[in-house]
Amino acid sequence: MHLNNSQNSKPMFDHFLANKPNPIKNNKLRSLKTGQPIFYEGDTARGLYEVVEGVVRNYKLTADGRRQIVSFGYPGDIIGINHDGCHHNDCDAISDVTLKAIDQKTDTDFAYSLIRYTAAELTLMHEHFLLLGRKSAMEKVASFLNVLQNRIGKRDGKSVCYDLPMNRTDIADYLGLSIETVSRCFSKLRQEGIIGLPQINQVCIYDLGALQGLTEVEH
Amino acid sequence: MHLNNSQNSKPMFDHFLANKPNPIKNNKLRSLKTGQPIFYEGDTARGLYEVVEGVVRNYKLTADGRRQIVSFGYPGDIIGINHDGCHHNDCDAISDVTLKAIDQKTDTDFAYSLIRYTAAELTLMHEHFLLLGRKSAMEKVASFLNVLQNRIGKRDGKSVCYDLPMNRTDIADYLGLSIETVSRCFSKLRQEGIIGLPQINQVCIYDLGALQGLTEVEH
DNA sequence: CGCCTGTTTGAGTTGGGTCAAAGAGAGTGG
DNA sequence: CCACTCTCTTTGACCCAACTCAAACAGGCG
Repeated sequence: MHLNNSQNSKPMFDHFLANKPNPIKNNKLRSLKTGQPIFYEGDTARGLYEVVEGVVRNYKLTADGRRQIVSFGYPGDIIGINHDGCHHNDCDAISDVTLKAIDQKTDTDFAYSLIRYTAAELTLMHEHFLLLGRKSAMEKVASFLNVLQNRIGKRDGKSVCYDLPMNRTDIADYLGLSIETVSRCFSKLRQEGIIGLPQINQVCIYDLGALQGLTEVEH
Repeated sequence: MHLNNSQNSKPMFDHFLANKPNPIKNNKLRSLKTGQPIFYEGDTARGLYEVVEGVVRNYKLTADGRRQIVSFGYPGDIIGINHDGCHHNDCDAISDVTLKAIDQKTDTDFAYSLIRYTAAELTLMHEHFLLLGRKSAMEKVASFLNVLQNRIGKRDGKSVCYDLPMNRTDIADYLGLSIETVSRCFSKLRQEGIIGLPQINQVCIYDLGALQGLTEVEH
């Protein structure tokens, strides 16, 4: 799901996404601290960014404050994609983040890799629809831990470990659950010896097979 | 959300999506009857199609048969978009359907309109995430009726009317609800005089303001 | 140490699911 | 034309997974 950035630069174009000048120089890095906003719904889009370091969250809010996180952006992910020059969701940093402005060159190869990237994003979203609409709380949490494991897990002896940059509220708002339910699922998985939580934001999967068995239980 | 198809044709390319030869001649029309499958998850992708007439459903299945419809494809929508040459969801016709094979030409303008199309699709999906993860049954149904009204509603005096090509099961699987809950919400809206159901698959919205007020109720 | 923020656990409630049965069309065929 | 069947929808009764509310716990920090 990483953008295959081709190297040759040509005259700028911006008419295919935002049609506003990009105030950030090409390939310029932008650093943000934990919690800083990156853009808001309704903002004029000022080009695309690649997450180089850290993690961001993209989310939608209702008028009364309910929140749905639509995706977490890890290094390699592109943020700011839009079709009409303005953003349709809020985005902020959930850890210290470095972004790289993406050169929107008139390069056909670039356009194709961007198509492939957004198409891959659509595929992931279809999977997440199934999770939100049709999975139980435990299936949601197990699926979440398994997807992260695939993406950022590091083998550590017999187990697979990784950091959770997001807190329980973020996880709940990503999975369409309450924080209490997320916490209860974590506790249950820990009690059954399937995972361990050596630190509050660190996961070790001891029994990957069992975890994957829980991502889609026969009804 | 319609693809702005540009006219000038150039040598074929297919490396940006499916990398298999397209067996359908360019712009050839393909007709399908209600219920016919268009493609399955795992199938080799054979290019893109535009829905010209009728409605299709794109959906994911779990091993035990739970289903989540990820989108309905109306005329103007593109189906078959993928990033790796194979399909990641099932697709079939829910009415008699005509498809048009899309010429995958090396046209930069085409690539950009495809980017804009998929970006718009992402935006719609973000909205649907909020619906699936954070809305009540009544909010889901009201939002669904309102979105359709925007897209295919026809003004009829004081009310807005349209046909529902999908049955209650399809609606339920799109909104992450049971058919009984969908039916109960329809009945409630009817009893309150907000909508009418002159035929089983025809909706008339009598009080659009009230309906829109229900799409996101204060908690 | 005390405070603050985030997490876990417990208790009670409820929205929406399941199961069951009735109703409503749309075919079909005698 | 009507009886019968089949499928889809509606309605009712009941139940449970996940929510809310509340309180305890844990770690980090000034």
